Amino acid sequence: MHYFIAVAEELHFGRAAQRLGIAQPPLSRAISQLERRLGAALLQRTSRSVTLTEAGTVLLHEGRVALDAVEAAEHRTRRAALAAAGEPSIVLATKAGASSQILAKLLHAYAAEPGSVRVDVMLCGPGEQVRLLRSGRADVAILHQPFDDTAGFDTEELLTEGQIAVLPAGHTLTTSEDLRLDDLTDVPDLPAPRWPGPDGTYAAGPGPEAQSHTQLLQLVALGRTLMTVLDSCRPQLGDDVVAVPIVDAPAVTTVIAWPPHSRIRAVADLVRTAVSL
Amino acid sequence: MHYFIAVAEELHFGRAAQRLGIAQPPLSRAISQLERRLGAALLQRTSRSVTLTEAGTVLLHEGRVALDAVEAAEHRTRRAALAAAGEPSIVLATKAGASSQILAKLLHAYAAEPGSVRVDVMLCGPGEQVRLLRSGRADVAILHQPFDDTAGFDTEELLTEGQIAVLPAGHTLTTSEDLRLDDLTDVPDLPAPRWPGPDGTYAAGPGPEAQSHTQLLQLVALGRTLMTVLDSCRPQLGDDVVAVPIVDAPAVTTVIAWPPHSRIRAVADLVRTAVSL
DNA sequence: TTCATCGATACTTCTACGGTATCGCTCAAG
DNA sequence: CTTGAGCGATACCGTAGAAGTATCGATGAA
Repeated sequence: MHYFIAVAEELHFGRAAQRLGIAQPPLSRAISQLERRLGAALLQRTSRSVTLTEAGTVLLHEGRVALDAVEAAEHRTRRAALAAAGEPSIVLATKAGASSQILAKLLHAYAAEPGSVRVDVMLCGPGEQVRLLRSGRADVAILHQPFDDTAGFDTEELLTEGQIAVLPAGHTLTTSEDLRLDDLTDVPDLPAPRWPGPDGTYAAGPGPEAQSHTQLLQLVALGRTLMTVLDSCRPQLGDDVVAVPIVDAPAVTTVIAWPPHSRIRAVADLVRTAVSL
Repeated sequence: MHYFIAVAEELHFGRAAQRLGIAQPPLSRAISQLERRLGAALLQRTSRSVTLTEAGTVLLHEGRVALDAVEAAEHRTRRAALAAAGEPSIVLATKAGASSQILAKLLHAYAAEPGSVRVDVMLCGPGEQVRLLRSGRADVAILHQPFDDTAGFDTEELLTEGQIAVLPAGHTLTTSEDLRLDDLTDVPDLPAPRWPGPDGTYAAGPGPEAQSHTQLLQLVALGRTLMTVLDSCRPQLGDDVVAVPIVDAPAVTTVIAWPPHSRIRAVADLVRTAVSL
C-alpha cells in the first residue's frame, strides 16, 4: 500500500523506490503483485511514462484513507496507554495565525470546566490539521471551510466571517474602500508569497519565501508581498500595514472538528464548551 | 491487527487461534510483539483469564475501523476497475422488510433520471448495512436512526416515523388503542423472537428462531411471538395480525448514508433523487 | 544509428512467520 | 494437601516470501 501510494504520487518507479528506501525491482514486483491480487490494472506503463488508471486513482484515494486509519489506530492506542498511566491530555491542531482569539477564549473557558484535562495546541501549516486529525496525531482541530476538507469528520460551526487583504501602508491599493479578488492577483510589486510544500521545498515563482505568519506580516510591512487573512485577525495587525475588506472572497467558517468515532470524554467536553461560547 | 481483534473478541488465545486458522504460539508472539511495538500493554493475562486494558479497548475499536478502511480500499478499487471496463453500477444496502415503499419510489425515480446506472439492492440483516458500507462492499445504504450507527458517514434524512407492535389477531393486547414498551416485554405467551448472530448461531431463550421478516410475520399470525415494525410497514400486514401504535417508542428516522469520501457520481445522483422525493 | 532511460525478469540471500514440543503457572477436584 | 487439567509463554526448527544484484528489452532523443 505504501509502495503503491509512493509510485502513484511520483509516477516513476525509480524515484518512488528511492523515496521508500528500497531498490526498484522489488517495487515493480510488489505493484504487479498488488494488481494481480486486485485483478485490476492500476498503472499504465509505456516504458517511457507511468499514468494512473481509473482504478489506480480510486486506490490512491482510498489507500491514503486506509493508511491514515491504520496510523490513527497506532497513535490513539499509544496515547490511550499514556493517558491511562499518567496525566490525560488531548491534542488540538489549529492553523497558525488564524482564529487565535476564539481559540484563546475556548482554551480559557475549557480550563475552567470541571474535569478538564491538559490541551496541547499544535500550530500547523495550511491544511496540515486535517492530516494530523486523520492520522490520529491530533484529537480535535480547528478547521476553516471551505479551505479544509472536513469530509469524514464530525463538526460544529463556531464563526463565519469575511476575509481582508493585508497591504503595506501607503500602497496604491490601500486607497480603495474595498477590493475584489481580481485586484489582488498579479499585482506586479506585490507577488504572492510562497509556502514550503510537505517536502520542505518551495515552488518556483517571484514571491518571497515564507515560513510563518509573523515573518509574512513583516514582509508585507516591508512592501514585498500581500496576504489575505480572516476578519478576526484585524486586531493583531500593526500600524505598518493596512487591512482592506475583500468583498467577493468566499465567507470562511471556522469549525471545530473531531473524528466521528472519538470516545474521548475530554474532546466532547471541549466541543461542548466551544459551541456554548 | 486481525490477530489482535480476534483475541480481543474471544478473550482467549486458544479459541482466537482456532478462529484464525493458526496455532496458538505464533498468536501469543504476534500479540506481545504488537505490544512491544506500541509500547503499551493491550491485554491483562492472569493465566486464567484475559481482559482488555484501556489501550486494548481503544485498539479494538480503532483497529476495526482501520481494517474496514483497508478492505474498503480493496473492494472499491475492484469495483472501479469493473465499472471502467463494463457497465457501471452501484450497490445499495438496506434492511430487509423496512422502508420498502420509500425504496421502491426512490429506485423508480432514480431509474428515470438521465445518466442513471444499475442499482444492485442488497437486503441485509439488522445492522449489517453499516458493516457493508464501511468495508466498501456497498456504496450507499438506507439506515434507521437511532438503531444504526451513522458515525463516520454523510447522511440525508428521508422520513421520521413511529413504531407499531404487530400482534396475533384476537390477542388480549390488541384491545388497547395504544401500547407502551413495558407492555410488550416479558409477555408470557408472546416471547421475543431470536435472530441469528453474525456467526449464524442463536442466543438461548424462549422465543422462536427467525430467519426473515416474512417468516416472523407468519409466527406472529400463529400466535407464537410479537414484533415491532415501522409505521410505514402497516400496509404490508395481512388480516391475521393486528397493528397497535407504541406511544413511547423512540421515533425512527430513515436516512440515506454514504461514505464521506465517495466520489461516485451515481451515488450523488441517487442521494439527490432521494432528498427531492 | 546509437545511447541513455526506465520498467521487467532471473537468480540468490535472508528475514520473519508459522508449526511442534514443552514449560510454568493457576485453580479446582478429590 | 496433592494432583491434574487448562492456558499462555518460551525454545527450537523449517519454509515461504520479500529484498538485493545483475541483466534484459523497449523506447525515445541526440
